[in-house]
Amino acid sequence: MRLVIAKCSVDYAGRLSAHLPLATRLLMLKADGSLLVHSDGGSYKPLNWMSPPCTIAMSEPSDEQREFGITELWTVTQGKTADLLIVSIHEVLHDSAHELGIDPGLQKDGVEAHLQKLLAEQIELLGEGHRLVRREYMTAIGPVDILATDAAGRSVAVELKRRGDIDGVEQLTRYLELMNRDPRLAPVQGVFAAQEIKPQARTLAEDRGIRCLVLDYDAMRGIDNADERLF
Amino acid sequence: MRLVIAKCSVDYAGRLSAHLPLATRLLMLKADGSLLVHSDGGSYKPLNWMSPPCTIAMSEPSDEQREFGITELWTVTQGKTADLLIVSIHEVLHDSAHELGIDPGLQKDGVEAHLQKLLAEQIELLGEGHRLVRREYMTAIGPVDILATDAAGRSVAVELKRRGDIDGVEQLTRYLELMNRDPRLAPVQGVFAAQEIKPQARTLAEDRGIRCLVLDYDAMRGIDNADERLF
DNA sequence: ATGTCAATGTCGCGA
DNA sequence: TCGCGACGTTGACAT
Repeated sequence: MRLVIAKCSVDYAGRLSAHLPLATRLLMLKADGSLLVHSDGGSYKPLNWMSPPCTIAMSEPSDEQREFGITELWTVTQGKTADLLIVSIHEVLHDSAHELGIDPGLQKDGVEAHLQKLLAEQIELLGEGHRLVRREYMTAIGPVDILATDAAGRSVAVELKRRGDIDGVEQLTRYLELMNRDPRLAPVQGVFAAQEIKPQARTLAEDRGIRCLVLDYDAMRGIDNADERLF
Repeated sequence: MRLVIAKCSVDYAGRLSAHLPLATRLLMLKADGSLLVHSDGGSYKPLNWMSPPCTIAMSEPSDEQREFGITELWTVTQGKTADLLIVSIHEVLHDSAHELGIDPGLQKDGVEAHLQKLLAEQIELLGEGHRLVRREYMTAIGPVDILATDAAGRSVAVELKRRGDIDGVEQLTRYLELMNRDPRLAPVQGVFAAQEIKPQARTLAEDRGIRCLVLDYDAMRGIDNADERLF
């Protein structure tokens, strides 16, 4: 990845026409050839960009362009759509390149968030006398979905998944290992909760002393709805 | 804007839960307090982010976290939604800060793009014998919407607007001034084309020898549709 | 590869 | 400020 801070103007011609007047911006060149033009505000969306696959050609400006203060021209083209992005650079204030390597990518879950909310509200599904400590209990290696206490006041760490696979058990195992080293929490009981738990995952979990809990999403949602109707 | 290249893991808890395993990434801190986490590929969307308004707290890791290799902790919170983003930094490979100032912002037009496409296809609307040279003809100060030639082979530069205002005439004037200094193009005739041209803009344009052309968008679209039905 | 649908959507408009 | 619709949408999942 190459990072350039430059005074530049930008023109885009494709599905629409767009122009960025002269200003100082960040130009981010990614390894796949894509280019992002970012300002110092707004949301995560760049002011302008070119998505991969695309190719960037850096060229010298014509005498005329040089007269207008342009020192460098970047022409970004996309083969498929014939989109065109032109960056007219007037002054480079910073330029650095960095080796990042491929990214393992984002792990996310949307239903998990709802399940988590529901289970936090219906915490006794874990067993009688259980009480919620907090959701997203943060540890050094990431947030544990739910931290609770059982009837005897012992810590219970819950890992929630839509589909309970071996990965989830491994994840919970790492959390438990870490949390059991914290004298304020130890001993911590693990609960692997999911709508559906694969046999392999169940075997692994139980072998490690982790309790498995199959959640009925619809029933939980139903109770949730009933509550909403009552209050 | 502060740019940090760092080996880090990232956790997000908000509408959903998400986790980024340890890897080298770009952390972009914008002036408004927002944070973007970018990898070296993919589209313009960051791997993870926190939108403004939000506040970033940098803190020292606990002994336990330090044991896991974490050297720095960034905790990003959003007041309104209680979203939480935690960046666990293991190693900083680059760190630089830059003053960008406020950005004048993007100028774009959706209907203009369609008008441009239609006029390029129906170029004789400019007058008999006119031929298209190209759309988005690039100059040092930005792209001219349409460059064409008249029946005598002379250059014609067209500025397109949905609503023809004085701004558009000024813009075209700048293009014409520049293009008329190019011996390959000069002399260049200007045409100010819009669905609707304000009297003030028409007066200014004609005073400068720029021809005004009112476009019937619906009729042009109708011809376009007819073509589509024929072929 | 293609189509459909949700999104931590974001963004811009108008009431 | 809120509601609504478009987006150079992007991204995930199903066919």
